[in-house]
Amino acid sequence: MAAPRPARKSVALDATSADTKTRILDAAEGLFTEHGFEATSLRQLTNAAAVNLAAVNYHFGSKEELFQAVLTRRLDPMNQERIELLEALEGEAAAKPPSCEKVLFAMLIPALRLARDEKRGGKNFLRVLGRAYADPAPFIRRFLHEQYAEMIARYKEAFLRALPHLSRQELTWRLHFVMGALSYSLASTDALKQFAQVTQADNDELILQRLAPFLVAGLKAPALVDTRKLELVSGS
Amino acid sequence: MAAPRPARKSVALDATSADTKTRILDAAEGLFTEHGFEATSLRQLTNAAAVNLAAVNYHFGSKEELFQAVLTRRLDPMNQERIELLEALEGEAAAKPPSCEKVLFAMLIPALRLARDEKRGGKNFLRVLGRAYADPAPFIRRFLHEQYAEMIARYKEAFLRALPHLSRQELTWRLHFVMGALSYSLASTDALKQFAQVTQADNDELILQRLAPFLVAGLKAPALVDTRKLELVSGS
DNA sequence: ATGCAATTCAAACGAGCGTTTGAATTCTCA
DNA sequence: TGAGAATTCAAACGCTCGTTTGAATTGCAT
Repeated sequence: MAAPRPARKSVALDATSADTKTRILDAAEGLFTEHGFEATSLRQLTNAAAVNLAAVNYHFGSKEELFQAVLTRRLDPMNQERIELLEALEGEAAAKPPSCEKVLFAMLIPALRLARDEKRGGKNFLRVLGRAYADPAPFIRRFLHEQYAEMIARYKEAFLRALPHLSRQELTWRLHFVMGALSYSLASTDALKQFAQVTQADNDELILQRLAPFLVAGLKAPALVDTRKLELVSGS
Repeated sequence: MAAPRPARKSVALDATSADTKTRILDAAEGLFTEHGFEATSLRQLTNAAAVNLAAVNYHFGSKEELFQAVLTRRLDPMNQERIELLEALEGEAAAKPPSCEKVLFAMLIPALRLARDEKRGGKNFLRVLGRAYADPAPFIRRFLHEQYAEMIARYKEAFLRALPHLSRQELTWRLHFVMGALSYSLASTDALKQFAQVTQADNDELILQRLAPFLVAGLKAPALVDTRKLELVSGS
């Protein structure tokens, strides 16, 4: 009658079993990247981690909870860092609101740092995250919402002050586009090899350096476009 | 000894069995949208289409080939229309190359028309497409590459002429960002409800009208940004 | 009407899935 | 060192999956 998931350890730190838990998380990070959540079986996962099949359910409860743990491990510190950077930015120049560039960079830098840090999962995790953003599974959507809600809300306020020409709704859409371009770019570095030869050292740092001016210009752009303009093209 | 997939019909048109095939395609479009490829079973699919379980393998060969058929049905005409629009644009003003706006609109309009046309799958299909873009499955990546290669190549040349300040490589990345923002936006209209209240009639047409100025500004932006600028934020 | 191909159908196949079980083992601290 | 908790383990459970089979049915051209 082994407890499916022990309520809490008596005294020892969580690090006691961290070896098995960490090996599972690392293997999951890699396999979820390669094959996605649904297509990754617990058998291949526990094989890759060199742990017993039952270990996932013992340590995490279920496959879904394992997936959430994979995301939380990296996402919590990253979003924390994002919020701290933004607060530092706002405390810095109390009079004028920080510029659009600075706010955007504060969002991108923690992702950049994570991508650089191989010990913290590096690029693999960002690809898992990008995929998760496009996944229809309700438990994933719910989880990401909870994880991102505060960070997004804070940044939205900051962007609103930096971009006074945009309505709240217009900005909501633009942030949506930003997150889309970001997650997509991070998710599919390999997919780029479809379009062109990116064989050289086009690492994630370089991606963000290319992404930043693109997004800044998009955010600063004037609002809306007339539908009639769109029709013009087909009419001539 | 029924043939798994008949080589070719004797005389009759393909439309003979179009009822069953179409019902399967329609149901697949909806279910792949809702749950994704892996999480949609052929049993719930054939139930929804009110056809026999074996009909999918009979008419399409396999689940994977069904998925490709779902994409092809809409993607082929859409990309064809994109190419035709671009050619019309280039023939129009032979002297000067068409502007960045016009080229981008030529890309967006066929997607917009598809989204409007409920008889051709409408929004559902665009969401399937957006998801497919983020899917790691090799057969999906390969298939999308083949479907998009020609269209992308042609548009890249057109954008290169419209944006002479961008190197070929820089433009490759920007088109990547454009496709990312586009597919992500189309894929997750519901995901937006996380960020804010988009309860009103924010249909796909309006999405593209908001997306267009964002992308145009991003494409026109000057190239690259200095790394030192990025570090500045965290240093102060 | 007849014959043949195209299609539909109910049933089953083998494999793999996530999860559970209960005993064996290891670890921890009194 | 010994009791008790935490962890590991091999095995199995029940279920669903995509696919295949071969007979039944339908549609069409002769």
